[in-house]
Amino acid sequence: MHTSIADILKQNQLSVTGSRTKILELFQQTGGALAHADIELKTGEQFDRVTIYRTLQTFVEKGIIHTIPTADNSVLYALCKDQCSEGHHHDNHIHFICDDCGTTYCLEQVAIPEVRLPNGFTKKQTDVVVSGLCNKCS
Amino acid sequence: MHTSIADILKQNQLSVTGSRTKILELFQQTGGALAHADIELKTGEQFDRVTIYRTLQTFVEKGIIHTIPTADNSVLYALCKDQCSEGHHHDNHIHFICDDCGTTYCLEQVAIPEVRLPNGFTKKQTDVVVSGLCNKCS
DNA sequence: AAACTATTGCAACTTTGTTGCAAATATTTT
DNA sequence: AAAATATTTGCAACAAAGTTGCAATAGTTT
Repeated sequence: MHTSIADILKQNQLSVTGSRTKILELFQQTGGALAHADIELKTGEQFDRVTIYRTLQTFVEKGIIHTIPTADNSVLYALCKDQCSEGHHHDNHIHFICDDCGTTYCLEQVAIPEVRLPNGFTKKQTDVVVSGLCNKCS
Repeated sequence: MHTSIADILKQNQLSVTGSRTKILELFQQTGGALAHADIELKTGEQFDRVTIYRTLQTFVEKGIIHTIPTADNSVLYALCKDQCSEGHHHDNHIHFICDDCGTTYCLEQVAIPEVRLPNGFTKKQTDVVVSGLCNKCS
């Protein structure tokens, strides 16, 4: 079964527009995570800054991409790969940022470890970000 | 053994100035994490914005405070509590952000879990941020 | 307390992100 | 496939966040 970019957009009740198609395409090609600035550059400043912001926002709301908290607090986005039938995402992977090349990976193979909180604390979401050297830079 | 704020600064080869003393004091009083804006407000705009930025930067470099990656990518700072003799910090705790009151806690009791990376990846640092309800809000 | 060093505040600027609104584009209906 | 409707885009203007150079000030050393 082949799901085109247009299909993904339609499945999420979004109009198929130039910017959305291009940006989604970019995420698929890149594999890794992208910052707003990356997208601006790689689309050749073809779209307005505001459009990119709004597109990313929409994609996050629809669960097509997710944000990654980073140590230096820059905002990164990456495709949500594990979507269940209703289109909800169930991210259960850790993120890895290479100190050398700066690439951010979603390590789908590595599950988020269980964390035991003190009494009175309720867990809703756990984010794990590991930094170091990736398999290309070590 | 009593370590005053001035002592901490001197131990880190920093001049004892009004802003540094006040900001460090604020961290000690607060316990939790602070954003740049919090500090600006709570010091009553007594110091220039730039001074606060530079003070925070200096404190991070010296290992007096550390940054906390957050899900919404706002920059938070908190005291490093575990300092070894040379003043290096060895943070091995997770961070917790309350979805209700917004407070960020350093849960010193909860160790960072071990994460096994795929071949070729080298781990240097692990950041864990859990969100949910804190003991006051649940 | 003089000489020296480090820090601060100001001004100006860059980068990042937001909002309202009219024009343009996509989708739906006929 | 053209008209009607709904959605999205780009522009402009703005707000917030962060940076840099430099002269004035405050802290440290001798």
